[in-house]
Amino acid sequence: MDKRQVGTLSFSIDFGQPLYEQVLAQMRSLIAKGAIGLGEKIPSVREMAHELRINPNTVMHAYQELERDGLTEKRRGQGTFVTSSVTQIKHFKDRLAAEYTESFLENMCNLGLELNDIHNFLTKIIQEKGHR
Amino acid sequence: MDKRQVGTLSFSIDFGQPLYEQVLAQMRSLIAKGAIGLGEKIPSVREMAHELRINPNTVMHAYQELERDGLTEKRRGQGTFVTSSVTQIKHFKDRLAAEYTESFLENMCNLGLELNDIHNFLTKIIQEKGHR
Amino acid sequence: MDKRQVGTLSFSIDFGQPLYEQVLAQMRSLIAKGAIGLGEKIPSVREMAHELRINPNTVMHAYQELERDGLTEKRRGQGTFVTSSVTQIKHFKDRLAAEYTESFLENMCNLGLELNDIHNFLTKIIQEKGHR
Amino acid sequence: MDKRQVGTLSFSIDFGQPLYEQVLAQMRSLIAKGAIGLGEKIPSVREMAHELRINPNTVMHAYQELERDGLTEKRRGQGTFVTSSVTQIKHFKDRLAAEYTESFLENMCNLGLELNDIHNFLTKIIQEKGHR
DNA sequence: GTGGTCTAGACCACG
DNA sequence: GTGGTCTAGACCACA
Repeated sequence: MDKRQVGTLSFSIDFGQPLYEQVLAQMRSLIAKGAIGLGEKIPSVREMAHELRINPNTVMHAYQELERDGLTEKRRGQGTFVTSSVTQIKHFKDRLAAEYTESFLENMCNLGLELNDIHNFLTKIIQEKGHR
Repeated sequence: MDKRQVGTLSFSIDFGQPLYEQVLAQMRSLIAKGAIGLGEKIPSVREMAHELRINPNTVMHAYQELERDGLTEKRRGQGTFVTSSVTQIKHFKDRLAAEYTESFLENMCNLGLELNDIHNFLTKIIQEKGHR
Repeated sequence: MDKRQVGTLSFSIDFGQPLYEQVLAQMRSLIAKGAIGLGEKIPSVREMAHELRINPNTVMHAYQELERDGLTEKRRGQGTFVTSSVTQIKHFKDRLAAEYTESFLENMCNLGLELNDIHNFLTKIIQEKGHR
Repeated sequence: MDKRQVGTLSFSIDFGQPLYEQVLAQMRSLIAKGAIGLGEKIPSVREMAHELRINPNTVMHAYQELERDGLTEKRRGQGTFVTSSVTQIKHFKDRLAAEYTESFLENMCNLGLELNDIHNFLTKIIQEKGHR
């Protein structure tokens, strides 16, 4: 695990799972949370690669997925920009939230838990976290 | 997606993700839910591989993980058996439930959701599912 | 997608594909449809670039292609003018129409469609459009 | 332009446009036309790369797009296979045919042609081709 | 054997 | 300067 800074953005990278997925996940998160605003430019492929000390192709791979997610757009010769459409971002978040929830419930059910158990369990965990 | 039968046990396999993980997940589930009872023998690597029409190495890989989970024990010359310790299984379930929940919450937070939002969201989904 | 005005001419620009091609395509269209008359002056590179808020090199690139198409002529010290030859424009339209049709048919055939299928398909689409 | 053979399949490659797009387009066509049957294995990345004398990464790029199109599926350790779903392939063909037609009509309209003119023009061309 | 990830470094089109 | 394509060659997980 390793922390690195790109402009005002902070990234952590961890060898042992695909680098491009880590970059992708963290960019998605930054955009979803609004840490990079609507229509804003994101770091160029080369800048990102240089700051994270990884290969430009690896960054590019992540950026192409971001675009497929509908979260970014390329502008020729200018760079890559977050979409200016709020609904695009909302759709993305809804889609991912549904996926995460679906697979969470499936995993828990496979352990033999009932929907009620799962709900109680999560409620308890969230309350504990809330008190921290 | 493809359904296959091994003795009284039913498996589904899907070529889009690691086979050994699928076998592992389904064995874990069968044990956690008691479909294979405490101390019961599980199918041999060869039998499993033959019935599922997959490579024995793949089954072996899954079985090794099961043993590492503390869910099974090998008995020389007799085969592999589910542990007879209830607490062993309980620990396993608790550990996995905690892991799943942890990573679910992390994913949802990365989408910019608050703990409250997540709780409400899950409550809603569970209610919908309950009505089906 | 973005709409911009140059004199009486209206342009739309979209950052997802080469800017110079968009300018070129729209100038071609304006000339082919007679929106800019025979022998008329077209906006200077500088004016165009300024109004469209794009780089003059980009406009220049498009204008060079226009001239290669035989649709415009440069007059020293006066600017660029649409050709006054009707046949010149007609040749251009015929050439382009043939090219478009050729590559359309090729693409459709590559999908495994027969000439008959293609004709029926296009007939249907055109009828639908006609009714709007 | 260069003709190369991969197993029973024939490919032509042409430097001057992206190699991976050429491989992609030709694989799409082979699948759409049924030259590679439902559920059949397509050449491995390495085999294709070797026969076409291009880099495996380039072939991989094309194959990933094929999978995104829903035309193929990977099976771990076994290779890449054409989908066995006829409807998947049909959807793909319909989608692409609509795209091609849409952009063809747009291009022709930009030349100042009416829908009627376009229809007549295409009818004429198709008849000529039919006589060959 | 299969596909997948990563690197280093080259060259191109676009603005 | 931007992103995009391509190569050569390494190493990994999976079956």
